Amino acid sequence: MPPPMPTPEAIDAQSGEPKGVGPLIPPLPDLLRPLRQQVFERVRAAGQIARVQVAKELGVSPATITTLTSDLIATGLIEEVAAVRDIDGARSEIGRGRPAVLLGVRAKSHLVAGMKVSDRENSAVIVDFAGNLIADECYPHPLGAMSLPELLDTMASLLDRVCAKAGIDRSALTAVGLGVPCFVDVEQGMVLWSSILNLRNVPLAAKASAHLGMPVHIDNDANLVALAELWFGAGRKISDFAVVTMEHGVGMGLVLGHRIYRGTQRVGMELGHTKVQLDGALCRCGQRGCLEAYIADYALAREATTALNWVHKEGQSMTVLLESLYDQAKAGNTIAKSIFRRAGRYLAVGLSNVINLFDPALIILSGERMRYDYLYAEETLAEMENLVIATCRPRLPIEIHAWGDCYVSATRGEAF
Amino acid sequence: MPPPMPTPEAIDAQSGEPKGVGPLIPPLPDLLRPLRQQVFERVRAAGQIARVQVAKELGVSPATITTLTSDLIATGLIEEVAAVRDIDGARSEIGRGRPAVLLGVRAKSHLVAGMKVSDRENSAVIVDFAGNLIADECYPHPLGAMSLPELLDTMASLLDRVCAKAGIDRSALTAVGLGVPCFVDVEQGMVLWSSILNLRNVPLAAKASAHLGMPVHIDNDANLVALAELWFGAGRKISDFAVVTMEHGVGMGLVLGHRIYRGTQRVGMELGHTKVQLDGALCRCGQRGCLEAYIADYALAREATTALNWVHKEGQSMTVLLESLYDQAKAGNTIAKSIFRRAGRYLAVGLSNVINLFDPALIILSGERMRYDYLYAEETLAEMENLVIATCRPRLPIEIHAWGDCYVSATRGEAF
DNA sequence: CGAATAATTTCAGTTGTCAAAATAAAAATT
DNA sequence: AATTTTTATTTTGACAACTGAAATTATTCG
Repeated sequence: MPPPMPTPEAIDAQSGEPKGVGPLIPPLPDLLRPLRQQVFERVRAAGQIARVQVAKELGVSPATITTLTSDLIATGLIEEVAAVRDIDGARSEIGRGRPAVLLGVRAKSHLVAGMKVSDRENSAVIVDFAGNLIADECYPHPLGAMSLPELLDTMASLLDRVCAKAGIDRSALTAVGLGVPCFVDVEQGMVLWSSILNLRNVPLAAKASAHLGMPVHIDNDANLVALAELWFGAGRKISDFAVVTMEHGVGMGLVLGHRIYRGTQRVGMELGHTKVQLDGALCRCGQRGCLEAYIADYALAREATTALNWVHKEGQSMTVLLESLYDQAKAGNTIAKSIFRRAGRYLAVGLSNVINLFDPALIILSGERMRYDYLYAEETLAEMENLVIATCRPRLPIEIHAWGDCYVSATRGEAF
Repeated sequence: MPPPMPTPEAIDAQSGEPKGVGPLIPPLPDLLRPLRQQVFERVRAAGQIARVQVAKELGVSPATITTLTSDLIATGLIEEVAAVRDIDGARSEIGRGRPAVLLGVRAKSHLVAGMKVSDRENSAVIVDFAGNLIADECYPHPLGAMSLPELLDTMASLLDRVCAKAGIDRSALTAVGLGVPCFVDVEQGMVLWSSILNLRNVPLAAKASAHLGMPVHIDNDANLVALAELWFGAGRKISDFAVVTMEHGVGMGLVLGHRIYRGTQRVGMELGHTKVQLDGALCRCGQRGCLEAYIADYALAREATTALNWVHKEGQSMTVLLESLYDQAKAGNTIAKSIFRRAGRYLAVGLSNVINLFDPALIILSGERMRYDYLYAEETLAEMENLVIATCRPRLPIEIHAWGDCYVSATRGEAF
């Protein structure tokens, strides 16, 4: 049953009348997830789990679980799995009474593809319903900004390549998730602006759905990394954490209360454009003092040209310049080192602000540029530590993931 | 029924086994608010509302509403109110059929007090269950940091004074909410550190409950302003907004998804200690470059002593110094103006970071120091505007509330 | 004074959930 | 091997929350 229409103007008594108090919570927050779905999510989260266990964790009676699971089994979403304990040899924790029969999601019931198109490389994965990786594929991104048809073709061929690798037909897929850099309106499926597209406000989800012949979800890549962590990684047990990606720019995905927070504009957080210096360095966004203007690759590059006395050569890519700078720093070049050092210090400021404002339980650093380990040298982290106001809190854990992009934008449990 | 114990280690299959995917959402998020409570909240939110309307907004059948409301009426929480339309003369929107009978909360069923003890003044209000102000009281705060017994006595006398003003006995109150500056752990009712208390880690809620003989909720004052806005003010229709308070320090209350966000440490956000300048001015927290070190009164004061060539006189309060500085600025003193100007610019940086990181729908500026209007001069706001990354978004509304502290920490609908 | 209209209530039926009992499948004990 | 104990799952009957449809009530309109 669809949630009923809200009545936004519930309160407009005649002037002077009391108008009530309390937050105006929208009618039905999606939170009345039916128990059926909660059971499924529990099974998926656990991988393998007995009915009793589900009952205990959900706080409902086993009788209910019996009903619901038999329903889910009938639908084909989950199945009883033979306990693999004997194979494992350990035979751990075998109790006395009737052994529990484990439930698991029926992995083969759905296959989804996750793809990412950045300005450096294209990558894709295929995973089954249980989150097992079936195949992945990754190759350099051919050109910079593309037209929409070019992007669609890129996606199609990327999809075909990964399907070929998995040995399946494209039609075997239930849905596709796509990550793109920069501004995305997820609800609308619109790309507001992206470095890989040469035009703005593209309804990419719809276009891609039509072109690929299956539902396509799009999202910002930082959010997708956050989502991946939420689903598969360090964030599963944590309700509030931040993912910072450093690639061509600096992005952030935020998980608050076990779900992605997107802000009012639904467009994502702009860590890269928080200001770390009044009247500071010029950013490509046109403003001054943005974090990005100190740590993004173009920022490093422009100092590198000075430091290395580099003469700009046509066709010489920025990557080569940065690699060279990195090598120099490794080799002990003081100036090169100071470039990374300064970038690291500003990164520390940016991150400390995130911590002071959000107080997350964890920060995950990710993205291609994380290979410049100067950015997260011990001294940088220590500096950040010092910039965070101390409230007798334990040291905030920071994880570094240089992930090879093998993340997924799995259809978000919307099988219901 | 209490929510069942979670099983944190639900997934620990033998090594190599699939461990499941998906966020590990804690067992029962409190979100299964019983429909009964939702009905009550709806009535409270609307002030006056007909049963049909409630049914429509909640998406349930009118039959259900009949049952639930008659229950709530029996309990004395709500009541049928005579339509006041005729008195109003307007007789607006009278339809054809049987006229709806309006429901409202029974204002007299509970009275609560909200109190605030800051390092400048003590204030208190008494409101009824419907949020109507019954009485308020406000007087200067006698001394700086106090001992716990002193604070408890202060609270007691403050409470008695406001009760006297309302003409009621203390026993008529159902509960008390108390706002204190600085670090508070709300769940535990602990004051971790506060400028008004001369010791740390005080279980103030428990102590005050015992001393006053009724339940006492404590919270950070910035959060309380946020809560007040959420309940009575601009925030009622908005799911995500920030409240920035400027008093002795700089605080922030954050509302995300219609509820106060407190971060992992449950201790609140530290806007005042976000860094706006690498290696910047010294803050009283011992770090450098904190926003507070540029805009808090002690920051203004230390520049003022230089600018006004002020010789520190014993017993001369900082307030007088700041007032003098303000007067000078008003009178056209360039140096005095530049002090406020600089503070305003740094405030702009700090706020722009909040916007870039949170993307709230609204920012509310509040607190005593907001009377220094240089801090929010048009040029400051314009500057902040420029520091926010432009994503074709409409100009973010900023409201200035110099509120005379008449806010409430009403017991949060926990009458159930 | 009906007729029309709309809010509310009544009532019978459906659904989701639970407690308790029954059943099932082992391990431990005799 | 038979019996007892233990634990997991299913069955069963009961109950409470909702709902749809019909009945009831209070108004306005003609």
